[in-house]
Amino acid sequence: MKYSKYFIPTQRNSPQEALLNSHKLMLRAGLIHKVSSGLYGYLPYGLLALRNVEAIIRQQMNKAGAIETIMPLLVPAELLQRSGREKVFKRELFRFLDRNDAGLALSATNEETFTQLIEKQISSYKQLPVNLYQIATKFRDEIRPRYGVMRSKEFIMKDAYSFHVDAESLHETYMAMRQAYINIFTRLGLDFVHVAASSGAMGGQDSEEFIVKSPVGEETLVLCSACSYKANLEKAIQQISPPKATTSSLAKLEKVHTPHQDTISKVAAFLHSHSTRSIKTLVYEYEKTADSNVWLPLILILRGDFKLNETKLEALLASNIRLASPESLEAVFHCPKGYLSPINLEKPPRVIADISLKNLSQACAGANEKDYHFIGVDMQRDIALPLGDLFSFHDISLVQENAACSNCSEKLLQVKGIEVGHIFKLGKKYSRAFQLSVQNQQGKKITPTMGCYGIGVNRSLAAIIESNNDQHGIIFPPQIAPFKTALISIGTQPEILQQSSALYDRLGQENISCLWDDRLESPGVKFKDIDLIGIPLSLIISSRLLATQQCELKIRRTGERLTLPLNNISALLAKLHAMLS
RNA sequence: CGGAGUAUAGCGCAGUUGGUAGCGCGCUUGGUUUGGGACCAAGAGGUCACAGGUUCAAGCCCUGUUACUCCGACCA
Repeated sequence: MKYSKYFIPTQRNSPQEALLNSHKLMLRAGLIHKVSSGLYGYLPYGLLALRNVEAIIRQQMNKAGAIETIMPLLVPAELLQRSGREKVFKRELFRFLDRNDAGLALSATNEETFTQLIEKQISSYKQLPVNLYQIATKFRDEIRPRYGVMRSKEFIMKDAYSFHVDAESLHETYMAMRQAYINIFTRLGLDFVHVAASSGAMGGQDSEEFIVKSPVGEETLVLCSACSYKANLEKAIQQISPPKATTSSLAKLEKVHTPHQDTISKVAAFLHSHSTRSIKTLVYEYEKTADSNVWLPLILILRGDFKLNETKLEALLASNIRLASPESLEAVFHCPKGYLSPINLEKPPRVIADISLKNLSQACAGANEKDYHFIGVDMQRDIALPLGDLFSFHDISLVQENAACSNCSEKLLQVKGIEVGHIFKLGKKYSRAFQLSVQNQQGKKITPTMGCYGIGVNRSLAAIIESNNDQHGIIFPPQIAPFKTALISIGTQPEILQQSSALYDRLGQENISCLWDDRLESPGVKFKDIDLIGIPLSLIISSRLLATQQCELKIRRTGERLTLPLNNISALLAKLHAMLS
């Protein structure tokens, strides 16, 4: 491709709106064009990079036995009603009516469409398992789009859906997809980890996230510094550190006056105690049954130095949760926040205690009276026993900073990352909703079980750029680079153009894609632009080099320059092939 | 949806006490250049986000609206 005939609108200044390096560079190097918040178009150069990412995904998916399809981007509301997800997605879905007032949504994910496909097309176990995928645009009315294409309203996802007669078959495909994902992200050149994750809006059981380590990521990973333990922060577990030793030994509860001490740290300081001997009380509400909109109060207690993990709690209850409204708080307690606890309540609601509180004694807790706290609290005696069936212990806390690994007791590290892939065992949630059934070998009808597997395609591209750049611009790994080489002609003399043209043609014959910078620009402009757009290798032709029948090869990543003879083109081409493979 | 900020040429920005719109880069034309964002000359380009108000006079002051960005909640 001749640069002069191509379209790469580069910019010298970073647009003020971009925060991330990848976002700035994608704009500056002319990969993307912002249409509006969360809406980006791909310009020719960016599209080539995107296509290369897609090709790697496609290759590995096909190799793992998945089969490509294309399904509509519009999803009839009827399908979402059948799965019950019309309500789950709430306002995240872009929805509208067609001319006959039939409800439609723009595809945010496609479980329903694929489940319906199987419902209509498959009736025998002989046709299973099947694993279908597509690479398609997804639409989500994000609460807050940000970071360019990292989180946008419209994005490209590879989504796959597999259908199976039993759990073993699902597991086999799940593991094949897991391996395919490892291959894909390795091939993309990303520094990633895969961790157990919570399944979010998709529903289901096992799931693993693929996360690229990056300080700008929105996900938090918990990794053990010694053993192989790793998990998403939302799912991570830790060894509970013992509470701070105490010398007091009250035999029973005692109410003490604690004027204006309405936070854990104030109370602990006031009582010369410690937050690890405090009981933190939070009041939430949870939905009685999914989407019933009937909310029940719920008291959560944690050790003073722990924080609630809402995701763990939601998974535990299998229900939506929200902070209690002032009215429902009033219905349970008759005192201000800061002095609450589940001790001696008249009509206690359900109480869930974090496992950090197990066996805690000599603790302090609110006395349910303004300016008073209890001391000498014993979890078992004062909370667990009196509450009986209303009470239970569960792990509902976030992993603390510097927490110890539950496997090996070594330090857990928290690392930021970008989620680029997610695989799930969905189970029968959708197949039941769609009353999917196939006949098994005995002629009995059974409900297939499902898996689904997603990759953020353009997010992966952004992650690649985020981790492959320097002060001069993008540094594309060869397998992603829109052009493997650039040919920079310096000078306008006929012999320079002639030599450049000959070399350009040879590269074409060798299938080494090349962007020939034939523009009438000064050398500086060409060097800067080629650096900015990140082409891995540059060949330079100038009168100075031609005088000795040589050209120069420059390596973008290292800045290294090699002078090579032009009279041995096959050696030159062999060298390029070697460096690009 | 809560909180914060921004809005002036394609991009980055300045604009004093309210007095008729500027800079750098980019763009166009002509010429000279060609190893790291060249030089000279001449140009083009603006509803100062939008609406209303105050004023003899508003980019600037006041009110409202919109868009964008950031933080939070949410989320493959």
